[in-house]
Amino acid sequence: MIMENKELVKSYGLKATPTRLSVLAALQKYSKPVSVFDILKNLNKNTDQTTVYRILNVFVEKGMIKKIDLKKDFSFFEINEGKHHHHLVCQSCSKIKEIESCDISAIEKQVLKKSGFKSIDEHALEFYGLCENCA
Amino acid sequence: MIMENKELVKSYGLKATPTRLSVLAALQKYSKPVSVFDILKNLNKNTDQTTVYRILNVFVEKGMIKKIDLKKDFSFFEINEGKHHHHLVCQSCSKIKEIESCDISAIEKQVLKKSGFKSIDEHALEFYGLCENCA
DNA sequence: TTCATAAATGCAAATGATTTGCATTTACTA
DNA sequence: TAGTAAATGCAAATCATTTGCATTTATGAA
Repeated sequence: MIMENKELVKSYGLKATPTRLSVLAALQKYSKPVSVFDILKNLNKNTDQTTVYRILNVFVEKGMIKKIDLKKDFSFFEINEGKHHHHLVCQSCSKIKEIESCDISAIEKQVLKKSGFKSIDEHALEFYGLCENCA
Repeated sequence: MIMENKELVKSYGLKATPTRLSVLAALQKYSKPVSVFDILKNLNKNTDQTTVYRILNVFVEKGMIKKIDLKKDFSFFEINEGKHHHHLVCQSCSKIKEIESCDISAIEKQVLKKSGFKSIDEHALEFYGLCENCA
């Protein structure tokens, strides 16, 4: 695992530093959108959060991870598995559930047609509700 | 128009101050999601932006307007027409187009069923692409 | 119309997430 | 194993948004 991640990071043209490997491991461990704060909990106490921000930004640029907006005043990040998916967020406890079986490509095509836009390259679809534990 | 807005604001239990009426008029004029800066451009120079933030927040609380997240580092606001709709945003010039004919209630129902959540009360769906003018 | 009062405003300062500058350290390749 | 570009830590800057507080104002009752 450690070895594979090291090669993975280098394959993107990035130096495989210990902090980068730890950030990657944390993202893999959660396999859900996590905050910078969540990631910091998994790192050495002496790691500066500036460094984590920089690592996340470079990972996003390289396409290794995705930045997610969830109506909070901070960002979330998750491993880019390649599989497109959406999220369901509990408005009470903030629990995040991944939604895989949700295809809006037909809708997107229809929207593109009616809009007059040249292209639609991306979309964001998030659901907000109450989970099982939050009545 | 001025008179109607005055009554409208008062009907929400709010004082119909000149600044509130101007903010409302600006939101009506654009009839698209606008930023605090867009609104400020339409106000007297002596109006403080703190006041605008406070007005927008109270309008959102009362349900007169909606706050919209569009992957920018600031928020957008638009009049709440009652009609649910989505947005299509140009990634080059930031032009925003309203999408009315887009129903995902069937998808939402399906997501709710599979998720185990108690309820889904809200969703955010935004498309990002390139408009006619931005090749 | 006038008054009392709660609500609204302006200004300054605080907040909180995120970014930047810069000196120092480190991973990597030749 | 050394040289070098890239990465890190720390402090300070940004930028949108909020808060505290003293002052002003809209509104409804007398």
